[in-house]
Amino acid sequence: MSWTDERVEVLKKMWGEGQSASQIAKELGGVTRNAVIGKVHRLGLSNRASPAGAAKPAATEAKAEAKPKAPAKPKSPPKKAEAEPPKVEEEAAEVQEPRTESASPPAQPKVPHARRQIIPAGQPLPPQPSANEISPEALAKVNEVEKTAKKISLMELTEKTCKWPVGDPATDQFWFCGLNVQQGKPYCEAHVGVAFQPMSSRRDRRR
DNA sequence: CCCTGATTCGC
DNA sequence: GCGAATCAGG
Repeated sequence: MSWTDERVEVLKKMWGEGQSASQIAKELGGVTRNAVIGKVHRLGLSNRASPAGAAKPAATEAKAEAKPKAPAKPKSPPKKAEAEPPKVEEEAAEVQEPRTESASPPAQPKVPHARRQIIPAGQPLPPQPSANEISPEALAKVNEVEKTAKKISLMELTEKTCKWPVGDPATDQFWFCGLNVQQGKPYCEAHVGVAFQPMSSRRDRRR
């Protein structure tokens, strides 16, 4: 595949939209994300945010090394300490909506229930927005995620699926988030946000 | 481990 | 010009 006019156009468009190189590559097909990035650079539309007098890192300038042998990997200090995930077990009380419906059971419910009101029985269910005060942002995010969650079952959980439990395990209104995990963590980004939040909120956004 | 973009360099 | 390999950060 070569960089035809159209393809370049798509590239520009998507890059402008903030799409990732891999996404663009996938869209275009026949190219890898490296190709996309390479092209992006050649087109001169790489980095966008450049304050005045931007410090040009370039870093390892005069490498003068024909043999890119860079051994000796300084390992990051092994840290091992995280908050513990919410528990799933625990029998809970009945908490669900009344079934005013009498007709057919939802074989493939297309209509998401509007309001979900979870009233913990009083036992440590997941860090629900009860007394705890988590980032309002994080909570909002979670609420949103729960709508779009994949709602998978226990047996569908994998290392890549968010294992955040939703609903009441004692009822059939229970599922796991199932979205893509936030690498490393057992939850998706949104749930990681409410799962681990020892202290200060995150504070960084730069590069 | 996954993913991102950035850079280098042989082709 | 192209893009795989590599690097560096999240």
